[in-house]
Amino acid sequence: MSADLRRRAKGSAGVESAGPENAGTDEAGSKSSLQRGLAILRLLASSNEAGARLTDISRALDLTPPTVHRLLKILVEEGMAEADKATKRYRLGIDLFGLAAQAGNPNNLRDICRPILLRLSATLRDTIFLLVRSGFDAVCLDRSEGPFPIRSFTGDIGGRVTLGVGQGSLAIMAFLHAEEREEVIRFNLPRMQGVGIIDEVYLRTEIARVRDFGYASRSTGLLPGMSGVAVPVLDRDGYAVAALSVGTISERLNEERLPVVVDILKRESAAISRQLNPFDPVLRRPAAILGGGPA
Amino acid sequence: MSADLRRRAKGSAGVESAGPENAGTDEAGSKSSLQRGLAILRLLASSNEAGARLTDISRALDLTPPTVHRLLKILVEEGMAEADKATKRYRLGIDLFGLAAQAGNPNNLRDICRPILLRLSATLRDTIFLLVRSGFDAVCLDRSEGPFPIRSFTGDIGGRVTLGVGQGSLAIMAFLHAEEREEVIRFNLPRMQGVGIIDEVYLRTEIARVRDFGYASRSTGLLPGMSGVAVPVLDRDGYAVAALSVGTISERLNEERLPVVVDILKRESAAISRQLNPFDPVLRRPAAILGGGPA
DNA sequence: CCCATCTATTCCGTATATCGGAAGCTTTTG
DNA sequence: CAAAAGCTTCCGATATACGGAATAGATGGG
Repeated sequence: MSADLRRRAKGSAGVESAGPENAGTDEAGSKSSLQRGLAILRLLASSNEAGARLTDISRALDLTPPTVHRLLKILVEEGMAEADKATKRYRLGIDLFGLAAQAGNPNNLRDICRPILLRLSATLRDTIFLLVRSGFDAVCLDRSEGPFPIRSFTGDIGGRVTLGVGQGSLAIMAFLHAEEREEVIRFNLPRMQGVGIIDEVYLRTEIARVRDFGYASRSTGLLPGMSGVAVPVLDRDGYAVAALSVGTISERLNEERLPVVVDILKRESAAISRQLNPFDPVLRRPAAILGGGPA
Repeated sequence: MSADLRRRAKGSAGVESAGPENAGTDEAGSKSSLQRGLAILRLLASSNEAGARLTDISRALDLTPPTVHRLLKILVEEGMAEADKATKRYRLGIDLFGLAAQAGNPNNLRDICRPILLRLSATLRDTIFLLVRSGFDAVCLDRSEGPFPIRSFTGDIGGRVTLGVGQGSLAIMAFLHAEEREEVIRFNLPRMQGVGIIDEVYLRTEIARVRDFGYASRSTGLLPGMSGVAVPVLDRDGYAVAALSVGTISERLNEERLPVVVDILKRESAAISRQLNPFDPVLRRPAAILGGGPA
């Protein structure tokens, strides 16, 4: 259902990657065993919750059963995968979970934003998303469901959207460095076919609008009847590091409520920015006032 | 600070592992490149948020720089690590995040419990933990901070505690299959030195008490002034699949509030159990009532 | 109940992918 | 500006990972 959101873009600009002048090799031949192992993990992640069997993996990744068996053994030993002895099925291991808690969390953004997301979803009674940029995509770092009314079960944590599609990623895009934004537009325009935006002029108009008003809100949602509003979270230099996004049914974002929501979002976004001190990593850590683990 | 909670037990009973009659080999010599790659990921996870440099990793894992370089390159290409070109430091990649969203999530436990955790932390105004068993440890699957008063910053998501230490893991332990519990006790007693429990008799008494009353609450917390209450989350057969745990300052768990908290926890735990249908995986998925991604 | 089929696991020779020394290159430090 | 430390590339030796084949185990059908 939401598996399509999880696909990742090939490149990874702004962070690293082999660079544009790729070595030109591979694209099929000679994978390292590390790559194979990671491929297995990804496959396990995308397979249903019952898990995948050895042969399934073998076939899907075009590896021989002995190879898969050996790799899986290592993954299990390392805690990255779990084998259900009864059903002979493999799932992702809990240790991955521990890894990821630390992952993709520059500036402790997630920790900082968590209480804010909670507050927002409680106040607005809608689902709130925290998105960050990752290459040419936006990634959902966290989300907080509203207390009742509407819940959306897509856009899971870790899910990816093409940067420029959807309000959150649009808000990020609008507040990137100019050159970066150009790069993203160039790369992403072809990827946006079939999701509403095919027109560069339109996209640029939208971006300008978002920059002017400080928020993104377009009624042409990805899904009929659904709408969203999003504001960027800016660093000290005024560039986007993330976006706060509200997803709800269109009726709930009418012209009288919209400005209120935007106002609240902007206030919270500013609060986050204030906690993002790019110069002192130490201060960024929320102080451990009182210890106490899972009691 | 909480890095010690992240260490994992050697074995992984109940799930898999090479079994007790281990091949007897290794334990230092000859690591596969997959293992090395995963070791790097773990190191990145445990290094501070600034990230680790190539040489740091090289030294820490006793690998030559060229090796680390090559592995890191692969990890970056695969999205499991990110290289900050400016500072020459490596961090965990966001893709890991996407993986883990699916990991260690049997029965969608986390999705099911998320709203309940939120409700609990809002109601009780304390921090709520969701713990599951992983081998001889309990792992923190999710947590939800209370709105104000006290927040504990240890016991992070993904953190591990020895099964039997702390109320949450005690609640799980008390409701395991008898043989499994024995195995856990045997394995964990030596590991419990210095965290309060050194006496098998005392531990067994505690477990019996928890079974009788249906909740765990011991004032001898890991940290002075802190206390916790926990109830198990049971499957259809009455065995523990998880625990709900409240961590707070001792004053807030006095004899008049404790029963109230326990009551609420039990109710929510029962609600979770009801959603755990081991026979129909399809029904377990929360239905996507309305779509709508990060808008 | 036994046989046929599919899957998981072990074994082992081969070949390839991995390793690490050495050297070039870049960045930081004094 | 020189020196040191760190990062990256190259390449030959070898350890390691691969996959075919055969075994053991599970599943299902006749």
